[in-house]
Amino acid sequence: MAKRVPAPLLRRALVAWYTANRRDLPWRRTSDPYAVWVSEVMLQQTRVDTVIPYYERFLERWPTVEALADADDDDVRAAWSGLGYYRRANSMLAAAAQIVRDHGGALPHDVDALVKLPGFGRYTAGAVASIAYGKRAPAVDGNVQRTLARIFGIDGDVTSGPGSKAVWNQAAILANCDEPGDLNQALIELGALVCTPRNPACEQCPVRTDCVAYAEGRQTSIPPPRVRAKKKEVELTMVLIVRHGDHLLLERQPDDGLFGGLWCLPMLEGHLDPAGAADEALRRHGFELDGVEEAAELEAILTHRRLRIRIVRAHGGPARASGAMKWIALEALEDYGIPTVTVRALRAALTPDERARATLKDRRNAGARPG
DNA sequence: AAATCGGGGTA
DNA sequence: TACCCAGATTT
Repeated sequence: MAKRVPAPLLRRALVAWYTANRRDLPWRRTSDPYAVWVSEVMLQQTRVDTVIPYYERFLERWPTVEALADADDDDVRAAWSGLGYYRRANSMLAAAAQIVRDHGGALPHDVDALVKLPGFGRYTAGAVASIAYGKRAPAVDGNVQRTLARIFGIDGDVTSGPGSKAVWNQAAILANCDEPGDLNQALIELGALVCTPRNPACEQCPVRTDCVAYAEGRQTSIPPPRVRAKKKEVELTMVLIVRHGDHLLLERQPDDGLFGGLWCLPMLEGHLDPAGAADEALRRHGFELDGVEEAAELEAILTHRRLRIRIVRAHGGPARASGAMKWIALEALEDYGIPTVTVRALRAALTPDERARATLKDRRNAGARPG
């Protein structure tokens, strides 16, 4: 067994390492609680390198809670476009309004008040409280979970139940110190740079002599890999209609659920042939299609689904777009929140001329084969 | 406790 | 291909 060192020594080693090795990230150049909040939400289940450009654009455009509370929802969703987990953007809008209304425009200092805000869970509340306000609150993300499980030799599942409780308890002990923000970020940074999931760089670790997993050679079995449900295969058909050569019919998704609040091509269940698409569009959306032809196919992989998508191009649609439907100019697409899969569908199915005019923001992945 | 919600990097 | 990423929310 590794010898259990007193918490103060462990803290000192962690913070010293962090001070010497911390990356220079945009949100570490400020102590503005609002900026910390934005970064923490964007970083939920999202890699640092992905977040950086989104974070910088977001803070430049909405530099304060008040600015965000006054923002147009579609503008914020457009700024979030491509980042994924769009509920985060909707929650931030709701939380900003709540902070202005109930807290005078300043984020609350206490974890108990923070967790009441939309989009704040235990982690985000603890991160903001400790980093922005110096509160002695733990903040356990995936990095901390893994790192503490290894240091303390916490066996079994640590994502829930007793394993999770044990991790949070140790995190709370460590964060009960004079520099909880640095301590929490030290654990996070150690997990991101050294105590990585597959091949941890134990020789670089400042606390390896205090680590149960290292002492017992169990770095790769603690924590155990998570078993994930198999992806559900879903077939769907997207309908592309361009009117007057430059206006596209899009449909806003309900706020809850997949792509909540974002604008997508009208979607139909199943891989429909031209006749089937015409029938289903009338049944589901109440408008008629003619001249339906297959335009492209593509595949999109989400966390729990594999989407097999057929894109058909047609004429028709509603005489007047109403409700969730809207005709949007190709040149105005950048003003709307559009999920990556819809952007990919448009890239694949628009004509080269239309594609040149469409203001589609860059995504990393754009692989699709013409149908 | 389990399912759902994006998208992409990495081995 | 499989896993994971500075998680939150609903069922």
